[in-house]
Amino acid sequence: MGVSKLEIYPQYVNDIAQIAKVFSHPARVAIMQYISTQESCICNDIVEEIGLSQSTISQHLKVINNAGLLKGTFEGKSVCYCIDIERFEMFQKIVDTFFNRTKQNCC
Amino acid sequence: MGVSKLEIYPQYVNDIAQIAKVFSHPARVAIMQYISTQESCICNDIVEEIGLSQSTISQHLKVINNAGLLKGTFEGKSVCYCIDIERFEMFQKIVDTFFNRTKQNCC
DNA sequence: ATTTAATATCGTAATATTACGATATTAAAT
DNA sequence: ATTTAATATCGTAATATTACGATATTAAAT
Repeated sequence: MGVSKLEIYPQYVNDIAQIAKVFSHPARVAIMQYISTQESCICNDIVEEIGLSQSTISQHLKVINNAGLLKGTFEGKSVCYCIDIERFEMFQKIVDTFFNRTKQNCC
Repeated sequence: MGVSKLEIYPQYVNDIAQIAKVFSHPARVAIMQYISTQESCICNDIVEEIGLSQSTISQHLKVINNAGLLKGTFEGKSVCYCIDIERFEMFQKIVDTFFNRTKQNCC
């Protein structure tokens, strides 16, 4: 069918899958990485840095943003994107807990 | 186009995306989780546990296996799957390093 | 008010993913 | 040798993702 059956999994399993999905495309990994190296970040810089079209970058930024990982402020004509560190750390903790729990139980 | 342009990213960026992809589907998260709770694991149990068809589970197991996360031994008619803990810990380390590096640099 | 630059959105084509039933394969049990 | 049970693979339909060009939107600069 092509649709994931989300309703058959416990919440925390879906949470982990959703977090992983954000980082499952190299463009999004690269964007996160790049934003983190900037004082503050302007989308146009990202386009040049990554090498995809402006509209594609904008789409990827939307996915990252929808996951709650960005804080954007408008500075003049351009948007300054920043990583929402608290949210990012929350993701790290959830992922790390999953790894540790799985490791621990394992045969 | 629909194809990710893998050649424009550094290796480690593609690595992280590929690791994340394994966990980007809840079925695969649930399978890893479930395998970890068993002494050793038989696919048929997984089918009953997760609630997808046998062929779908088999497909997801293949994805997990292709990532190098499983060690399988044949026990009679059934396959006993085990998590390759060393590989799993390697993934954990790579992911954790990404989180930490990104956090550290950030504005 | 008009222009300009940055970013978002729309429409669309190409490809990937998910799911399942049907069938193939495999090895033990009879 | 045949049956049985477990798992893998094939074929296919439905949907999601990726990418891009064209266009819309927005706010500052003129």
